[in-house]
Amino acid sequence: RMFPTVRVSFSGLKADQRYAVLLDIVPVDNKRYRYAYHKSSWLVAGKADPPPPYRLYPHPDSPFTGEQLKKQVVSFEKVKLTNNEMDKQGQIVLNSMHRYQPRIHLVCLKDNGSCNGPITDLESEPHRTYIYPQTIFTAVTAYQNQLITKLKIDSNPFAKGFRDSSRLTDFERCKSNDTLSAGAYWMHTSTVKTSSIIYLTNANS
Amino acid sequence: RMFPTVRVSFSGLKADQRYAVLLDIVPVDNKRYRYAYHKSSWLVAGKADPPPPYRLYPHPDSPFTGEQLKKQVVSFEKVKLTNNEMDKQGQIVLNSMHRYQPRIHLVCLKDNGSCNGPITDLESEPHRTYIYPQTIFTAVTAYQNQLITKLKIDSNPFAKGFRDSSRLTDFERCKSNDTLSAGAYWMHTSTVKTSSIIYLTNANS
DNA sequence: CCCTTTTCACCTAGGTGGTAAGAT
DNA sequence: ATCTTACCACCTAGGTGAAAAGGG
Repeated sequence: RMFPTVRVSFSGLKADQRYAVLLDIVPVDNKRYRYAYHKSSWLVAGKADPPPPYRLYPHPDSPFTGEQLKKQVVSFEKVKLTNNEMDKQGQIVLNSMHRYQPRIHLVCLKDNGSCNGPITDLESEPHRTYIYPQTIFTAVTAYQNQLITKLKIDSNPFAKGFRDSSRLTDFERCKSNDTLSAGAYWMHTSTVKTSSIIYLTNANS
Repeated sequence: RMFPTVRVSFSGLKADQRYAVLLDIVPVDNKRYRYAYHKSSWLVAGKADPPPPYRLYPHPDSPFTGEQLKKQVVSFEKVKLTNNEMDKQGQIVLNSMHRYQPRIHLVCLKDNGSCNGPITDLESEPHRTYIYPQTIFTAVTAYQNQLITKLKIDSNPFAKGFRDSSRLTDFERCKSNDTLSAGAYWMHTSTVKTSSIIYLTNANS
């Protein structure tokens, strides 16, 4: 699961219009990275590996009315990441050790009628795309940064079992430092979890 | 949750047509029932209580293509029942001690385009309704029949904690008796579980 | 040496009927 | 006497990072 969760709120929409909200993740550059332990920093390690299949993730509660989007925050807490190119569960497939930018798409749906259909090609729909550079992260299969691990243990309810008071102190110290911009993703066999901090942001139409 | 689960398969559909599959539950008669313990049987106990709000439950994977419906069984394992008229979670609301008939609706969707919309009024859509009288049941808040309890304990994975070998013997004995037609539903605070046996059935278009 | 996969204990979240207490 | 509710122990299902094992 992607964590911290991508959360977006909207304003300035038409109340009766129906909208789809989608998330995708695109490469930031054409590079592969490696982690230099002795320097505690990321280094470029050559050209990017061949890109895995592209997946566009519609929010499970989509479509929304403009009315709904005014009131509620759209939270992508259930989106899952994987490094398994053969994934058949609709997870977003990424290359480990590459940098990524999540994007949010707001699509204006045509009819208020009763017909349905998944959105496969964004470019053929009237839409707007919102990008928040502070959500850029590096995909990994094991955390390279103890502060990331601490952040996730202390803020993800499923990791409660690993919390302890010594850790909490360290985390509280780093929490006020704002960004932890060296984000990282852990790719489990077929799961991945995010770890750059993602703020609640506004997308004015 | 409704258990045993309503499961339907379809044949004879147009592969490219898109369909919605929905479930609702309607009263069988205008009566209220009571259970006479000393007779171990149901008696009419007057006119039906005022009906609670009507709810139409779309299958969560709906809409389907005709193609999909040919291949897979449509299973309503997640539908929930309640006796709470104020329910806000979209559960189907029933009166306890009344008899009910589940129904399956197959709606032909108009466009293959990309617009969306929940079906609120069945009668305004081209559809067919399928009814299986063997799925009629009585809604209850506590089981009146030990065979029903045993059936559910032995066949619902969540009740595994109540299984024991003495019960198993009794259940195996009754299992071959086919129908247990005196179905019953247990209404928990905001949950309900079914208990008439529902067979996998075919709805030829 | 660096990265990935597997397995594990420990959690969250929520579906079971039993049981006792409450309501009519 | 009959039905309903609240709470409980016991399950399923699956999300956590740690640690060890595997791979190039």
